Amino acid sequence: MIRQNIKVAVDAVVFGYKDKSLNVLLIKRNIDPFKDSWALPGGLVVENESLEHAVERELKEETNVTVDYMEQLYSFGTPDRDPRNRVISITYFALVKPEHHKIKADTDAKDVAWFDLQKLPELAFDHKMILQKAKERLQNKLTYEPIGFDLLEDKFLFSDLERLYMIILEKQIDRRNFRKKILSFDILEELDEKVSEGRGRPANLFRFNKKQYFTLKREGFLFDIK
Amino acid sequence: MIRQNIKVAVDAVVFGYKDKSLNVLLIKRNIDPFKDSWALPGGLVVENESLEHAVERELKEETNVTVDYMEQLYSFGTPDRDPRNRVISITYFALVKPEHHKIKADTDAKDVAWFDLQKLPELAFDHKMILQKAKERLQNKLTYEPIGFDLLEDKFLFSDLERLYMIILEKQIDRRNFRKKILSFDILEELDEKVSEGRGRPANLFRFNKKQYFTLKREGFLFDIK
DNA sequence: GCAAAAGTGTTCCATCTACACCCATGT
DNA sequence: ACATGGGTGTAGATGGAACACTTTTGC
Repeated sequence: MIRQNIKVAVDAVVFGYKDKSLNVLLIKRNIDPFKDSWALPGGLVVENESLEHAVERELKEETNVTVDYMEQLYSFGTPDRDPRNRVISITYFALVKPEHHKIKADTDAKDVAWFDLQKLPELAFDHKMILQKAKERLQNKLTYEPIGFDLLEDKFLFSDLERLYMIILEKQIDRRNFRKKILSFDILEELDEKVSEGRGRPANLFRFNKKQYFTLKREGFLFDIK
Repeated sequence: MIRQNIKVAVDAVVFGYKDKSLNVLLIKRNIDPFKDSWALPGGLVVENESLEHAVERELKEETNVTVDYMEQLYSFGTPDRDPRNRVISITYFALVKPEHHKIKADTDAKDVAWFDLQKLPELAFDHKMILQKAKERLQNKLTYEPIGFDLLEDKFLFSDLERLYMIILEKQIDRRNFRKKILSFDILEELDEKVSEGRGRPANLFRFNKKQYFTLKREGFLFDIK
């Protein structure tokens, strides 16, 4: 068997909707290379753990976050992407509801923070590329799966759902058409609760009916937003 | 740094349209484990080569095929997927025009063959899972990118394009609607050549106009087949 | 002349798009 | 009373789905 000394790592791109904008979870590195740079949470896979386990473990260790939704994103393997050794990174794409988690730096990280995607710092390694790939995944996925609901709180405002779509898809959306479309899917419950955000007419709260969604899906229904 | 001894491999799922059906390229393993089983072509990544280079090299070595289209598919990393050591495999999805290549077994492979997807043998390792993932990618991709043309010969029959779509999407397609839709994209040239296949009315040959496709794409045109 | 595959149009329905005014609240 | 965000309907255009007969060849 060929001699080979390649390390295997995992990294996670964790998105969250917070303060009316789309955020990504970053850590401040505590060790060289790229000490003090911001980077995606991640680290080396341990001998006998699955890749998913490695991501979840690193996330928990470095940020104290456990994710609501996760899937594999892409693997990055350019020979010189890490200045120390050859490291290939299998990256994951995750969504969380930021209010559900108290982030906290720990092992290997001297700080953790949510960053508005519009105001990102420089990132370590090739993490900018990874984030770019994740953004594309998010854009695509949003249109054919109801993943928006994994980013919002359980009870949310329609205007937040709409804002989320506009931010991610980077385009204007017609309020009436959007609302009509989403409601026609019949996967939302309109609650008898109103919320006033200080100005304007108080808005109704909605809740995503996951069970209903899976029932409809089994019957052939396709979620699809242009 | 953590001690870690995980090997990194690449495997390729190569599809080709041949004899009016969809085929996948397999090799017969020459070494244990799974000696004499059929498997996807692939092998360990060499220290300083890129992942793409590794796939192309292994494919060339084991099958004598060079691909027309390739993209990364998914990474498989379950701890016990290889009975020898821990091996994670980064898999690739490729499309070729089978008539353009003379397949030939070589290093590590005692045989190479195209297999109709409907008549597959048992596969080594977790390759059945990999193939399943590749099939899903093919199905999705077919609907929003003109990858069908990478599977057909340069000059092809409309009926083959249609058959290809029906095979991959596993459903019937209305001939008239399909033709109308595809032609409306304005990315095919109808040639002044007819081909008779023994029975029935001779059919016109078509050619995919790649340049035209990229021009339209740049202008915002979206390829989309339901 | 018959079997086999190629080629071709129209109608109906569902969905998308564009678009503007009133409502409920806080200050 | 005004500023702010929430909530709602309609008409026209577009695209998708359903559907059957004629044409050209080989045998």
